[in-house]
Amino acid sequence: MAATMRYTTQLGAGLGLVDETKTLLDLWTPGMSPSRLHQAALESGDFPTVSARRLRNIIVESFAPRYLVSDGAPARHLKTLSRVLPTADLSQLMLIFTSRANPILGDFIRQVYWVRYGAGDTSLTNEDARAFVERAIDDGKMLKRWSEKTVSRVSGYLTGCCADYGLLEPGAKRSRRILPFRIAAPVAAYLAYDLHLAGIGDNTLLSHADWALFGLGREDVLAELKRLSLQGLLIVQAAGDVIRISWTHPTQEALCDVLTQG
DNA sequence: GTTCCTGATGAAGCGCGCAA
DNA sequence: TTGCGCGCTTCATCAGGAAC
Repeated sequence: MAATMRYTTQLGAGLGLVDETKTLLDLWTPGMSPSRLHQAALESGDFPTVSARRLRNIIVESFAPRYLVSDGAPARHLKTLSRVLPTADLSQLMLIFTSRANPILGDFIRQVYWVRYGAGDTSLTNEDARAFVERAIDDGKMLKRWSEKTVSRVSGYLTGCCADYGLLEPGAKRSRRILPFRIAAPVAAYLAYDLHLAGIGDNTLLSHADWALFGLGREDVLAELKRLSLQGLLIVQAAGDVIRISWTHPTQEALCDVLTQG
């Protein structure tokens, strides 16, 4: 699905924004629109160094497309989980939603980051990102051909965003070390239930593109789900190629409640 | 009128070379 | 080795045009 969506420069409105997102989740309440959240953020005084216009950009162009989709379900769940999960786990969840909102990021991670990781490379450069962006332009993924400057900037956004989410070394650099990156158990549980509750069948679920954000193929996902079954979060039965999963929680909210107690 | 998309610009930080 | 200065890169911010 995401692979057929157009690539945009929207990532530039805000990269990982991990801390800003946590603050906005504190301020947001279910049903709150982006404009009301903007007003609440302005009145809170939690963003003393950010102009009103910039705050609007962060909320309307970054926070809302990532977390206020599907009637605000991602924001509701993250708000609950942010009370207990460490920032590293939360940022993995943010990575999933940011990649869905910005398919260019998800595809970069799947097609470049994990390929290089698998090849044993130790670093990734903005030039690697640029090559990916230029290929995408040739493949017609953009509405129109981007200028040289935009290509450069978006290439930096891709590696910078990966750094914010813990896949690459942080800091302002053109070449970044590839960091060890492994899906956290609560994130795997959340993603499995998220895909299941979206109506995706058990077999199809194992091959979903979201798992590839964490470098997981079908067999890796199955192994991950078996680990979750040991924690009682679901029950996996595998017979040959046929997988059957018994889901022990009826809703994502119920799962989040369990994860916050865990 | 509002939202989306893209481009331009400036501040801050980093890295490198060079002189002392 | 250290300190300084310069140039480059990154990111945040803002603005304007296009589309709806």
